[in-house]
Amino acid sequence: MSLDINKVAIKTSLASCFGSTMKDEEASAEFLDELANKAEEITVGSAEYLFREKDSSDYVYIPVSGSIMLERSTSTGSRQVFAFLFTGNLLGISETASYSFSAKTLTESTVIKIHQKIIRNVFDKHPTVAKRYQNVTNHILSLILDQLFVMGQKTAHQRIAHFLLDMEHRLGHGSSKFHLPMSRQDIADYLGMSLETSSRGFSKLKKDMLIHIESNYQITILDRDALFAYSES
Amino acid sequence: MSLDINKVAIKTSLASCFGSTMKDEEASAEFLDELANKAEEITVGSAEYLFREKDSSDYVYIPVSGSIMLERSTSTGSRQVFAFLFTGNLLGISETASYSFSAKTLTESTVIKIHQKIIRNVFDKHPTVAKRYQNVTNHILSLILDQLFVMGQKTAHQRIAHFLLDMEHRLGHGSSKFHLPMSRQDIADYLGMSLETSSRGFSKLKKDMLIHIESNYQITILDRDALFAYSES
DNA sequence: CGAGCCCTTGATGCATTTCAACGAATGTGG
DNA sequence: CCACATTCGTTGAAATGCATCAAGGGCTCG
Repeated sequence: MSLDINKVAIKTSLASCFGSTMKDEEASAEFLDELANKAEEITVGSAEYLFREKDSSDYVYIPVSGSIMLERSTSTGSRQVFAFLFTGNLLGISETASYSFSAKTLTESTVIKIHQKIIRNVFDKHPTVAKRYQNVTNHILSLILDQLFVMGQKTAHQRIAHFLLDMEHRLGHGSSKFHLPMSRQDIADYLGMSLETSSRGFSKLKKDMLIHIESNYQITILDRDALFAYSES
Repeated sequence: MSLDINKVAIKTSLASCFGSTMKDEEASAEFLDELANKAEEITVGSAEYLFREKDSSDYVYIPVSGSIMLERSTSTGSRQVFAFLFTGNLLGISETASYSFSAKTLTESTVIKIHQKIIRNVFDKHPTVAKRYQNVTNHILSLILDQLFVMGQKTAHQRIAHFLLDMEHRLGHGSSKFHLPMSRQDIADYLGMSLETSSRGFSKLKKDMLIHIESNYQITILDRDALFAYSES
C-alpha cells in the first residue's frame, strides 16, 4: 500500500531530525509512529510560500527535498534573508502565536508538515523528546549567533567566501562541486549587501582562482584552504 | 536571619524570570523553593568576566542588578557584542558543553547563579517549567533575529537611532531619560561599526535635536517619533 | 593638578552602493 | 526554428558611506 510506504519514509526523515541521539529506543519508536501517522507530506512548486510572516504558526515543517529560504521584508521593499534550509533541517517550532518570518521555496520542494498540537502532545507524553528538541533550538540559536558574528565582522567579499564554504559543507556532500539553489540577489539579502557587490564577490574569487564558476549556479571550490584563509583574514 | 531574606529575594527574582505566567500555582511555588534554596547570589566588580567563551557551561545566571555584555572576540583582536543584559534577563542555559561567548560585567553587578544540574533536575520534575523555559529560549531567538535584521538593513546612523530607542525602552522605566552603562566602543562592536562612527552617530542625532546628551552616558530622547521615523527610513 | 582614558572632530582613502549599460540564459509565440 | 521579451548576472563609472589615521578636548581619579 503506497500510504504505508509513505509513512515509512516520513518516519525515516523524522528519525534523522529528531531521534538520532535517542537512547531510549522504545520511546523513540513510539513517538515516531505517532508523529508519522499524523504527518502529511506535501510538495510545493518553486518560489511559493509555505507560510508568511504573521501567519498563525500552526505547523512545523521538515524539508525532505528542495530548498527553502527564510526571509523578512520591510514596508520599503528591502529584505533580509535569515537562513537557507535544505533536507533534514527543521522549521517552524515556536511557542509564539505567529511566525516572525516568511518561508519561501527556492526550488520545488517536498516537506513533511505536522500540526503544532501534535508536536506539543508528543512533547507532553515524551519529555525526552522535548529535551531533545531543546537541543535543536539551542543549535539554531548558536547558528544565528555565528551569522550575527559574520555580519558584524567581515567585509563583503569575505562574507561571500565564508558563505561559499558553508554551502560547500551543506550542499557538496563531500565534493567540492555543488549547485547553489539561490540567486545572487538572495545571497546579497542574506549577507547584507547589494546584488552587485555579491556578484563582484563571485567575480573576484573566480579571478583569484579560488573558485570555478560554470552556469552561474554551479560552483567548484578550487582551493579551500586559501578560501578559508581569505574569509578569516 | 539574613540568609532567609536573601532566599526570599532570590525567589522573587526567579519568579519574575521564570514563573510570571505559570498557571499551576502550587507546582510553581515548589520549584521556586527548590531553585532558591540551591541558588547563590554573588556580586562581581565592574569589567569582570562571569565566564568566558569555551568555559564549560556549568551555570545559569540571572542579573539582579547591574549590566552585563555578551561578546565574542577574534584572534585578530576584533570583537562582536551579541547582547546587553539588565535586571531580569536570563543567561547561560544551553545544552552545549561550553559557552559560545563570554559574559562581561559593564558595571558592578549582582547575579543569581544556579548550577545547570539543578535546573535540569527541576525541568525533569516539573515539565511545565521546562515548557515555560522553552518560551524564554524562543523569545531570545526572536530577539537575535531582530538584531540580525537590523544589522543587515540599516545604515550606521539608523542603527544608532534604533539602539537608543531600544535602550530607552529597557533602561528608561517609562522616562525618556536614561543612563547608558556601555561605552561608545561597546556600542560600536554591538552594531558592527567603528568607534568613530558610533560617536558621529550620537553627534548627528544631537545636532538634529532628536536626543540630548549630558555627560556622555546620560541620554534624553527629545523626539521619539522623529527618532523612530529616522531609524526606519 | 597632572595623567590617562574616553569621546569628539577633521581629513583622507577605501569599500560599498547606486546608476547605468550590456550580455547571457530562458521562455514564448509566430 | 527564429525573433522577441524577460529575467538574471556582470561590469564600469560616479557618488556616498564608512573606516582609518591623526589631533585635540573633556572628564575622572589619583
